[in-house]
Amino acid sequence: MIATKKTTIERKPLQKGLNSDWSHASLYMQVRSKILEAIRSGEWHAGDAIPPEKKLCERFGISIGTLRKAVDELTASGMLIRHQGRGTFVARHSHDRYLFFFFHLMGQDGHKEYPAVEFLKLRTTKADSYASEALKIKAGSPVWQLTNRLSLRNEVVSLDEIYLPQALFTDLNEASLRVRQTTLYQMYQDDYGHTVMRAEERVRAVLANAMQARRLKIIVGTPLLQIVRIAYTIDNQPIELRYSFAQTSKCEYRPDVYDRNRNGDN
Amino acid sequence: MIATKKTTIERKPLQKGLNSDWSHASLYMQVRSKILEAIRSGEWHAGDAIPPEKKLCERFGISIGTLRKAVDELTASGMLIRHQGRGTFVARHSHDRYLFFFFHLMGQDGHKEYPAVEFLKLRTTKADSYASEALKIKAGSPVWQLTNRLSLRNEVVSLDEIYLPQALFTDLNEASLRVRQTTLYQMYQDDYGHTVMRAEERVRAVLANAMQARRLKIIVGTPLLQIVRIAYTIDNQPIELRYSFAQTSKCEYRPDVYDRNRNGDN
DNA sequence: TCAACTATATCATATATATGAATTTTAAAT
DNA sequence: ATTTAAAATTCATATATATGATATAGTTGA
Repeated sequence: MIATKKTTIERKPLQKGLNSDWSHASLYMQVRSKILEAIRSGEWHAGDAIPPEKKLCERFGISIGTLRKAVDELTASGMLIRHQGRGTFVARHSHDRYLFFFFHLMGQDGHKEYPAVEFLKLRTTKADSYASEALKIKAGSPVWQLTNRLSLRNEVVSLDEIYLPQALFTDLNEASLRVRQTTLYQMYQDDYGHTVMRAEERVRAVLANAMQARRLKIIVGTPLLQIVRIAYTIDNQPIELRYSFAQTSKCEYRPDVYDRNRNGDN
Repeated sequence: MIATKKTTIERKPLQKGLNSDWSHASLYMQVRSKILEAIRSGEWHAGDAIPPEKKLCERFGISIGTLRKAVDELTASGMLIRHQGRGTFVARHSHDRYLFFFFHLMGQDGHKEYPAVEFLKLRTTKADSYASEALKIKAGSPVWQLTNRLSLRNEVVSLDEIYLPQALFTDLNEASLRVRQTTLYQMYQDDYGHTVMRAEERVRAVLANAMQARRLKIIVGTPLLQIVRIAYTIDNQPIELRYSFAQTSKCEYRPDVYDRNRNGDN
């Protein structure tokens, strides 16, 4: 005896964890927001496993398909990382992650590797008009100015000037910057609780000035790539303004982080 | 009388349109390949609507969920475009698409617009070693060299030198290049049947040489952005090598085509 | 003829369920 | 104590189905 057609059964319209005040966003979008909220609020920390799918479905009062669609997108955007059999984890900064998402300089051969970072200088200054606009702070607000020198395979390739609002990085100091083994973004995350999620970059060609020439060990007037980056946290708050001056006779800038136009196929 | 549990019903393991010779790829991946194949083979042309979901499910012998996952990915990668209520279409080149996917120069204010293109020159030459490697043709093969000048808001911003294998663009001629109203990629598609699907770019800073200075109306030694682009067809065949020399005192290069790290939310 | 309404086609969202794969945990055997 | 085997957990894939949203085509009525 086989069920022939299955009469329509009343579906439960629960959505326990979701506001019925939904501003016309679909269920899975609301779930996506809720997950982000839980991460932002600190309920789930970077590196942590979030509850299993089943639990999340109960919590939000939705089916697994809907949860999956939400998590799919958060995974695609790099916010979550899934491991079959283990669980789903909040993304965490690492050398690899930095390379993949934020570091776009590589050797002539196209090989990507984490650069050797040499601390040069840390000083206090006031945000100029561009910095204040970029970091969304008041002009003249105190900011750290951190200068690093980057090398790939023992060749100096870039000079980085990094501006950080002092309000968000209160106890920054030379000593820790000098000895640090992690990426700066790991430090932002671990020591200050600020997780960089995305960055905007704009690129120009400029001529090396005296200071740059000295630090990059090149002559004044050498053409340099100027990369201006603004990094944003998960809350979409700008947290870092960075100028990179890259010597592209020894490296190249490749923006195509991951091939969005590839399909694994063929 | 309500069905209590629904006894397990035999599921049909058809997969009519799919090889049982599946080399361990999941169903939806096989479907994705089949769709790409149909596009590549010319069964579905750029701009065409592909068959509705229902028909595709029948054709491939799969359920709608599986089809959807395949189409989702092809849509995300820009290969297909879905319109609720109308159908799913094979992507087609347009000014908008070009702007979105391939044109990364914009004005100081970050505003993106299609540039005014001025045809300068077309000549025949032989592929040098780099060009032959990039275009996967024999060194010395005949290639077209096309030179264009690009302007944004009446300011010259870039000089483009484009190399095309003559084997793939047999009857290219000045007349048509001069009067063309479409993007070059539309022309490749409509007149030659080559659809550009993705491109790799690498960026360097260089100094303007005499020829570049004259054509860009600047002085020799001005720093320029050199963007080397290799464009690939849907078959993953390199089809165009392009050098862009951009004057970034009047524009800027912004690689973040679309914000992969954004989630609509917040 | 043209506007308004209706029906249909098509994609979008959501639920329910089953099975498989990868990993970790637990239990048993040596 | 260590290794091995079994079980449980968790994500991955796939099917079936229902309903909603949007666009187009067709029909009707003035």
